[in-house]
Amino acid sequence: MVTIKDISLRCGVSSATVSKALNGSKEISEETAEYIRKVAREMGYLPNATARALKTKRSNNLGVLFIDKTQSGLAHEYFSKILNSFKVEAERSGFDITFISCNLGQTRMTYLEHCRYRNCDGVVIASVDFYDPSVIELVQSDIPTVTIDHVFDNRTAIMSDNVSSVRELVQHVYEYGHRKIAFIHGEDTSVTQKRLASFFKTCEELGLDIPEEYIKPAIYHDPESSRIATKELLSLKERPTCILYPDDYSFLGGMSEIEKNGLQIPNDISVVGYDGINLAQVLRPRLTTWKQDAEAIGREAASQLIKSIEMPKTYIPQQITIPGQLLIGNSVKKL
Amino acid sequence: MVTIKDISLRCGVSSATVSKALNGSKEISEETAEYIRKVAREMGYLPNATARALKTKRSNNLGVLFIDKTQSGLAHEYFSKILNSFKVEAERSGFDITFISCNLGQTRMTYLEHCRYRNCDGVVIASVDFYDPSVIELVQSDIPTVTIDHVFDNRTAIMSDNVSSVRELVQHVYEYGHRKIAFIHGEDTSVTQKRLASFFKTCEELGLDIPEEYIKPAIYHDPESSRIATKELLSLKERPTCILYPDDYSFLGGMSEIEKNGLQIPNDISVVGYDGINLAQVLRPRLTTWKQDAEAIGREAASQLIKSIEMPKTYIPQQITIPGQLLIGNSVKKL
DNA sequence: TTAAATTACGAAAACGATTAAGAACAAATC
DNA sequence: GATTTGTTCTTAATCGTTTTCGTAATTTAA
Repeated sequence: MVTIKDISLRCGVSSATVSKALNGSKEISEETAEYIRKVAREMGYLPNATARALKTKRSNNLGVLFIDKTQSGLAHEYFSKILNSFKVEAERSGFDITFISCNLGQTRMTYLEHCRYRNCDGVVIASVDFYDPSVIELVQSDIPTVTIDHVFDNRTAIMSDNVSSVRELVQHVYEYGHRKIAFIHGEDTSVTQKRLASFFKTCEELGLDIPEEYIKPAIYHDPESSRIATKELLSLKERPTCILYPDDYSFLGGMSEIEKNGLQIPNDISVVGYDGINLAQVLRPRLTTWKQDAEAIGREAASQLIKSIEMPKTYIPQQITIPGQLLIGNSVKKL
Repeated sequence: MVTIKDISLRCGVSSATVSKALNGSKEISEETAEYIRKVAREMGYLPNATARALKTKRSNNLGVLFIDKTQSGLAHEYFSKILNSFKVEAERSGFDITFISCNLGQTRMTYLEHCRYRNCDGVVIASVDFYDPSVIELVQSDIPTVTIDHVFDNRTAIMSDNVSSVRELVQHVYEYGHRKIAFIHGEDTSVTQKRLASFFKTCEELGLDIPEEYIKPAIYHDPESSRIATKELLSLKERPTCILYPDDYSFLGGMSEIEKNGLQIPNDISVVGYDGINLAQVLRPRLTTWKQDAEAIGREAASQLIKSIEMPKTYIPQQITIPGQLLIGNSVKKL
């Protein structure tokens, strides 16, 4: 392993000079700097991130706090895409990604402790229980954080537009003549609350009276629970003409149930998804759904987080909503 | 931030003593050790992984090299599960996970350079182009590696059983009376080669003569390409009675095409998947498929990697095949 | 010509841990 | 009583960087 000292010996300068030259300090004459860089290249020098981090207190490492609840947190196309674009953007700025969890070795630690132990410069938090005390402790610490799809007061958050999305979806099916609209929603989170509120508000504005049994709880990204909810909806005396699903993936559970009952989409029943995953655009009929801009969310999260790390004094926390897009397929029938 | 020195001052001992006490060295009397631990706890001491790594040359960090080709590498339930169980097992032994990529900041680096820069103790490699020179360089370096589903000579590899799986699947549909069996396979990788070879071998053993047009290329985890392949198969004069898909997820593309053509599964055509993802077990009819034990693969990969790190002298590289399991659904009709 | 400013570099001290070698003391051995 | 052994702790070096401060040489200003 070739170190700065090796280079300094070879070049006949001090290690301080080498360090400065390689870091582009203008204290060093262009001539010597060029020479040092050349020798460093020839010797195959690689900086030692560990030593650098120890000295500078900057690890150039970002923590990622994702909980894989259903053993599929990352299999979730939405979060997976967010993580990926977050990673790409972070790497563009020279940051690496480390997963944060709460048990390392035999010692259980809080998320905050884990971050400190690893000297994370910042953390992105997504898909977790935002009411977990350990999460709250982390968010309230002095470590820069950005959350996805949840706002902690006055801390940076990047959100998908869960209000507009549901409004537009409901308006869309309304325009197609639907009045009996059912809504299968995910488990109780701030995202779900927003979507539900938007659903009720929009229905009210449109003068729709939605019976209680049209609102069914399910679990995000769990097709089975949506299948069960669908079954219940289909067995109602006054069957809805359109069902909104928690997400595209869950819809597949519903789809299966619908087809099992010998019903056709959209002729016998209309459906609407959420997320705009790849798959949904391959199915025939194409699913009408809401495309969340996961790529932009991840990118923006990284960008904000890095800003807050690099200018801790002047950075102002922001709550940023990333717009999505209505994808009109053929899964909603015009009545 | 409280350091060992702070503790040593408070306890009136040297920092060496504190370090040894906290690391459970038996050089220190149980009495002092207990006292030091108590004070450390009270002061909220956390070891500094960076400093420790610098001194010991052990970062307790494992690199993960996953390429997100289709922007969905991690959305892939199989790989996502592997990564997750890998992570869980690694954390159990006190290792953290860092993603490895090839561009950090403005400087492009090879995977090996990235690993060295971050002082990774070892790397797991999966879902990449195993013929990429940068990957090969990494595997041939002195950094311990373990690959998933690909064997580099005499280096540790964990594999799903791609030979038995295809054999059992083919035998299964054969037993159900199918003779015209089509196979949609993924892009050309060593996994695909194994599966194809196993397919041909099994067919031969069963005395089946599979026409060339029954073998269709597609792309793993890309429903659209499987949809196209399905379309071609369905338009053949001599239509197959059963189609094997590259993976469950891709099958959904095929399913969509089949239904669009007014055909029913399994009455009009039988289908078989691969992977055993959650979703496939929710669909009706339930998909007959092969369940890969992703959880075991990830766990074993971590376990082997850590072993090779902790006993570099005595560790013997191993190629381990993890058995899977035939999941019989209702997607294959008895002829 | 002299003083002040600038440039280009070096010496040395960190950062927070680990660890080899040594010292002080008590106990055991001869 | 002298020597050895063992226990428990300390000293000091080290890991590979960065960075503050100092200094010599050169340039500029007065």
